Amino acid sequence: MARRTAAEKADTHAAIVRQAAKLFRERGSGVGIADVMDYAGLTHGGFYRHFENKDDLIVEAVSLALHELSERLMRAAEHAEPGHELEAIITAYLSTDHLAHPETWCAIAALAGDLGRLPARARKRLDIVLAEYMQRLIDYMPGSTIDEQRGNFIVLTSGMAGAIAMLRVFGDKAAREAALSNVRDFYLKTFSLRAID
Amino acid sequence: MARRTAAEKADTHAAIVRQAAKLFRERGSGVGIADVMDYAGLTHGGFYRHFENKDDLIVEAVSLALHELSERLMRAAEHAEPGHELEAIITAYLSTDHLAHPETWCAIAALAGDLGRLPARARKRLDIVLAEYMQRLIDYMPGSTIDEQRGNFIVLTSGMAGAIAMLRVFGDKAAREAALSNVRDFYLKTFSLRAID
DNA sequence: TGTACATCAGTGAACGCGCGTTCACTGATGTAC
DNA sequence: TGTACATCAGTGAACGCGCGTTCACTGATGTAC
Repeated sequence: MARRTAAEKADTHAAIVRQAAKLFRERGSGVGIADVMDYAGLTHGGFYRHFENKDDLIVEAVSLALHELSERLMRAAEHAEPGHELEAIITAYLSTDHLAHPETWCAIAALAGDLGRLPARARKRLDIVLAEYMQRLIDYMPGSTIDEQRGNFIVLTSGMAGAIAMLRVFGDKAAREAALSNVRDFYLKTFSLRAID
Repeated sequence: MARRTAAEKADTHAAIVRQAAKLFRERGSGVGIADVMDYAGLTHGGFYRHFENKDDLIVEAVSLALHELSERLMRAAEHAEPGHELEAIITAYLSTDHLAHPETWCAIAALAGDLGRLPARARKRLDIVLAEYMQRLIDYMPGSTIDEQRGNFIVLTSGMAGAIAMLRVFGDKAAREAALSNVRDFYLKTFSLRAID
């Protein structure tokens, strides 16, 4: 137990961010640093060899979560039949699995409230994270100009995240599922099914 | 300083809930009981004469916040020209003032993430609070059946709350305003402007 | 290629602080007669 | 209507606990020669 190689440090760093991304989405950004480090198989004292402070970790965790989410959504799109890519994205995002498993899905749905209360410095970094997330999905958005696609991305992303966040409040499982199906139909109808098919 | 009349107790209770509704929306439900009591002009020790626990206060605070929000939105609708009620509601909700002042606006936009992580007991009570909120606004929702109106209420409420929550993350004020205007146009076009006018 | 030394990843104790909740106490209010 | 007593709203100290952050220490790694 002493100094590690650069490669080992990078692995440790990645493990901390991975556990943070999971725990923050599951329980909110109030989860303690000691808890995150414990899940990563470390003691809390070493945290500051990797991050300036907790907000720094939150930003990195959200970045990882949105990278993995965009990969998951792009994979869904690529497996869809041509012309049905956005439909596949909406169906994947507005799923029962997403509702029930915040820890592996959208960080915006799970954490938007917390993120909006972060200091300006952290929010500035999140701007970039969100812009990168948009960049990876923008080609799947409807619209004849890039501005139109951007506009649709913002409406779709914020609207679907809000739906997941609000439906998670519902105590009754049947009501939650019925509402999810209703919301999914709306976004499919409004954004995806442009032509008859 | 001793026992208070029933009317005084009710006033105190209301003051605590009012300050909690403000502070939770402003800073998240992590705000401490001592802080809330302090803002209400009391010491923290008396808290448990009014509430079973903190979750109890959160539920009451959200209930008050959504009551006041529905009143504000209904007032906007009533001041609109006939046929433009929903337009007035959407325009009021998706406003710069709402973006900048979480403490006086929508508890769903500010706290949905936190509320979804509350224990089942509290979420069950929030179901009722949300149902009451919906009841007060349902008549303004488009749809030819009550189920259609309910569906539109859920899509509109969760979508607009998600937009406010996500745009609050944006560090750049100009980007935030541009996105807000874009989102507002979408909801107006999709839900409100049914006929040419 | 080998040696000498500076660097630093991770440990575990400690910092000051705030958290939700409990409790003995006070004295005015509410109630039973 | 007046009296005796039980109730309880609010106070302030205390409970155990966890928080983010700092720090002296360790010993293997990285680096300069």
